[in-house]
Amino acid sequence: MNDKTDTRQQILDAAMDRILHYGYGKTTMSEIARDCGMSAGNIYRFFASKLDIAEAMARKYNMEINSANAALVRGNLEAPEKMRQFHFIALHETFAKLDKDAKILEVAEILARERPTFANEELAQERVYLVQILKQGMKEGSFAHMENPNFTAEMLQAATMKFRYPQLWSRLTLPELERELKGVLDITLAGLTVPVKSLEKLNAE
Amino acid sequence: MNDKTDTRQQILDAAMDRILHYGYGKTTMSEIARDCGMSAGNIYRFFASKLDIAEAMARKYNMEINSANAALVRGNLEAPEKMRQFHFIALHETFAKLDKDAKILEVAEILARERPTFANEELAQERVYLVQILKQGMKEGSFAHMENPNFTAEMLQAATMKFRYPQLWSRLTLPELERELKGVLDITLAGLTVPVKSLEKLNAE
DNA sequence: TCATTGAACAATTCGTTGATTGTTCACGAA
DNA sequence: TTCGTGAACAATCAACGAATTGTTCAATGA
Repeated sequence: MNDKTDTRQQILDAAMDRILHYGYGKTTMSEIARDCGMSAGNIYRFFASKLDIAEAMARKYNMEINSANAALVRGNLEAPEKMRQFHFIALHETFAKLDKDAKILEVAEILARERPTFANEELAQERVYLVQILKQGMKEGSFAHMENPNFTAEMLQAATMKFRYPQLWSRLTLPELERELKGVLDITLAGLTVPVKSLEKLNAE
Repeated sequence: MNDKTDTRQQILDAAMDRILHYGYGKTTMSEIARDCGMSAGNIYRFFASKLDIAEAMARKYNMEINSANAALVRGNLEAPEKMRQFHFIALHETFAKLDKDAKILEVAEILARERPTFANEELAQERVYLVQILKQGMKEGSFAHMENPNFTAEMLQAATMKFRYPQLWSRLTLPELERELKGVLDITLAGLTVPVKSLEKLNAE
């Protein structure tokens, strides 16, 4: 059993080495196999397809961000500040990563196209942290009551879509993105301080 | 002079007919020219390139939306309601259009790729209307004071990016998009009722 | 002078062919 | 059984000449 996960890990490591160096398209299964001293066919006993290797690779990257997020959520900042840092960390992390190696961007692009559900998993994971921050904010009074924090988290993600894989759908520089993200957060965080009821009253008046 | 604009219009009409029927890629300059009873070379006295024809086509489409927006802004709804309708109209308009003819989506994709500044022009135009709505809201008291309504408009656009050319970067259905847009608007419109100062206080407390 | 053409040029696309690569699977070794 | 191989197959990619198409421009006629 441990043997099996070891081999799997070995394949993943070899694949990541190559992909980060030569890119996903220019890395072949037989090359990965050769690096591991096995045949290409044998890889398929550990990964169903080449795409699954890319997915595992992306998962590994996300785990780093997730543990950073977990630490942030655990910390003792106030909820609005946590929310800000959360989004800025995400922006900086992905921007730096994708800016440094164009290879990772290639993987991100392919995954977004071929595995649309994978991105949803990521978002769902991220929402776990967002919900915790929202709940903290409600408890400490910095956010108004909301019936469904998970829904609110989804909406926050929708509003900050533009900053998720920035170089995939905009050609803004990091400072430009930071300025916009700050602006969007200013408005949305302000919105979270307003109780829904009072908003409905406002619209109905 | 009128002669010149007439010919230009004739070319554009012929081009749109063909592009809507066969798509941008499958429409050739000489076909357009033949439809107008002229040579391909002559088109270049009216359009600098084939891309410029696509741009003119997109501009024509946008004019329709713009006049709808102008009418909305002119109307006598309250600002928050105008803001909601503004975004929903944009969503419905582009969704319906791009959903009906895949040909228009092709043009949108090409334009987004080859003419990134064109999209910015569109956004700037849209902001003119957003600013008017924001100012109305400030006057009638439904929005808090803001020093720079144009900046706020930019941020609103950033937060609603996801809903602009929906089928270009998400595969959500219209009901799903509507649900999300409503949620995002609920939060951002609530945010606009909060004065910036009180927000700063909130964060500093 | 001005509008228009059509031949010429350059860039892009297309279609075909051969090679590469992802994936499967019957078989063998430990 | 479990782990692995390597040949076989199908899908994809690369290459490259041919054809198409976007664009320019000297020549023509109004």
